[in-house]
Amino acid sequence: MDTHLNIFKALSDENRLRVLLMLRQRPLCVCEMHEVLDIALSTLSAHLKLMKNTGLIVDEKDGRWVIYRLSQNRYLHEVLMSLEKELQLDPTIRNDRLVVSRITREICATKLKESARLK
Amino acid sequence: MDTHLNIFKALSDENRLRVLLMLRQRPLCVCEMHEVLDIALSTLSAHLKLMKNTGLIVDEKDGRWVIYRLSQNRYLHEVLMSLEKELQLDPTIRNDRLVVSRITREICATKLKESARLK
DNA sequence: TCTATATTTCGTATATTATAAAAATATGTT
DNA sequence: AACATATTTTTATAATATACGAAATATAGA
Repeated sequence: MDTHLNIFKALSDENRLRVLLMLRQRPLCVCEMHEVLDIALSTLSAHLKLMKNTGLIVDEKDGRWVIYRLSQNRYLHEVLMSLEKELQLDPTIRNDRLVVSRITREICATKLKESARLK
Repeated sequence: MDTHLNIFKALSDENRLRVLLMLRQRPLCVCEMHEVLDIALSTLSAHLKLMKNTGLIVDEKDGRWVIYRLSQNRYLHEVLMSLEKELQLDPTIRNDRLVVSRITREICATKLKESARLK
């Protein structure tokens, strides 16, 4: 039962839910997800750590980037699929999809660099 | 999106998840649910209040008893149905089902009375 | 009205989780 | 090696969740 509880716990936070739905589109690096969500990098990292620890997502290094993807969990995929159908008209989710389809790691990295320079 | 977040929040606590699956069997009064779950009545009442406030369950008075049932929410029912299939082998859930099929309000009321007498 | 009983509310203790700023780590580049 | 950059960890603080017992409330029946 714990696995299922963890899936629901992950889905009961808006930012984590958005991350999981984004990852259904394609694997993403941290800076891409940061570009979409309006939270601090450290906060995002904590969310990712939580979901990684409970086995919902996996990560893989690619140079300086860390790429996250959904782990292969039948029930998780089932829930996300029906949830995506449910939320297909939700403005936030729709916009997330659009942004994800447009951004690249390189663009996000550049933006991060610029915002760091402003400090 | 909030409705969906609330459903997942409710399902991310073991006791609430058990309550929701029990209510799929039939409407139950508080003392019946208390007989199944191993938590204090006041704790159970708080869980019920939370789920009532977020519109997942509804209550109705019948004399001294308060009867709770699932509210009519298509997505909630959809999730619970697939979840029940997932957890059909889970020992806790199986036992809950068995207990619910055997108890009655009257029996639970008697037990409550007895345990109160012991204090 | 008095009593018994089913449930809720209140007060409180404890534990978990969330957030972000700052520091640390790891990797790529020059 | 020295520097830049992508991410994580640490640290500190605030917020939320869960639990229980005791007291309060509401209803039924004598």
